[in-house]
Amino acid sequence: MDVRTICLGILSRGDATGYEIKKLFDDDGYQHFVEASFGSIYPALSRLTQEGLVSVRSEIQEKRPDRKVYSITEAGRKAFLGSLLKPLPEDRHRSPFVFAMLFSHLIPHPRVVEMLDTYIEQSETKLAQLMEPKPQPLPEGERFVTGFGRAVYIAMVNYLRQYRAELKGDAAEAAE
Amino acid sequence: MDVRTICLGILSRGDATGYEIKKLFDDDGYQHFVEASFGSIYPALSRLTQEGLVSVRSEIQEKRPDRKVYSITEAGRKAFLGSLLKPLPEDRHRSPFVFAMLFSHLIPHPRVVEMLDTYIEQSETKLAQLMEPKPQPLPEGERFVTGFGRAVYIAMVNYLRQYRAELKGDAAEAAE
DNA sequence: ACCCATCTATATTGGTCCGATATAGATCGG
DNA sequence: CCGATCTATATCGGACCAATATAGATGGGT
Repeated sequence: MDVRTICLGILSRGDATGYEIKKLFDDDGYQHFVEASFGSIYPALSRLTQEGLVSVRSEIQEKRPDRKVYSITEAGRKAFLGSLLKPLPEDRHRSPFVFAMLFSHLIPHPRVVEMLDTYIEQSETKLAQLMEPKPQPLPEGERFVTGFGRAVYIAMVNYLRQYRAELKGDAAEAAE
Repeated sequence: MDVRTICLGILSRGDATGYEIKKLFDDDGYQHFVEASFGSIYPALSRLTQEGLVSVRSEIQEKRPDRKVYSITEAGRKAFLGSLLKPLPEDRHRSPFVFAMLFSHLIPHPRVVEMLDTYIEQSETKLAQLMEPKPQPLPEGERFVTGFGRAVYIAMVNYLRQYRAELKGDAAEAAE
């Protein structure tokens, strides 16, 4: 799912600036499955504008650079729908933490514990965000995605906490 | 975690060609958390060689292009260890499926069902691979990662199957 | 016995995307 | 009142991927 399609999707829910598009995914709990950087969003919006899939209006502000508000066009909606009907690219999950843990036998024990604790904390933060009550009624799509995220992060946190607890046991035994 | 570090990590377990490095992650059940393409692996290996972090020997084969077998050097091991001690980059999980489901209200119902079924099947395949018995004894790192993968995919499949079942109910009711 | 598909193996290229950085006024808590 | 953070847009180098090219080996099917 390229950044162009992501932008079209968000704009299909309402007008937004490039900044707002980024923020939506950073703050709204979907960032665990979709993200994009400014360095890809701004060029994508320019190209979409050239192609007529979105339109821009510059809200001129005094003493501020113009706010460029993007709207999706009819052609844009069709293009977005089209890409939802095509076979979807596969998920891609890259986890430096998991990769590093493959080599835990090479890493000093305190550092392994630190890595685990850091990752557990990050995961718990994300889970807490996903558990926040959402404004009702929630659109069906968001209900599904929130539930999915919760299920995945709960499983992750459970496994990590259990592993961490066993590690603690090991350390205590070693210290005796 | 950049491709250079990934290559160093794999080579720390034993010599390999670029092709074998790619295959290790495609086949061995870790591809759900780490992957890299040929287009990044081969350049990475060249650069690592230039920098003296790995060495190459060309096994000359009759009637075949040379097999370039890479070995990690002492400097390479140190560099790898160093990158495991630095703060790890955050996970990145991009799921076109999850993104598409956010817009399920725009998508014809049969297509939503198809998307779900495809994703469920893919997830079950990956889970089945993770459930395969591994050769014992398993290094601690791999034991952790396999367990982690299993926990995550089991949670995913459970949630997806339940959601799919509810959907089936909806369809039946609608058909009445 | 033969053919086709798949596998092993290396490599390149175009294009996408990210991370860092630059700029600059607004807003807000201490 | 000052520094930190926020809003907002933009660019650039570099990392990375998908597709493609090449070419001999291997193995299953008929």
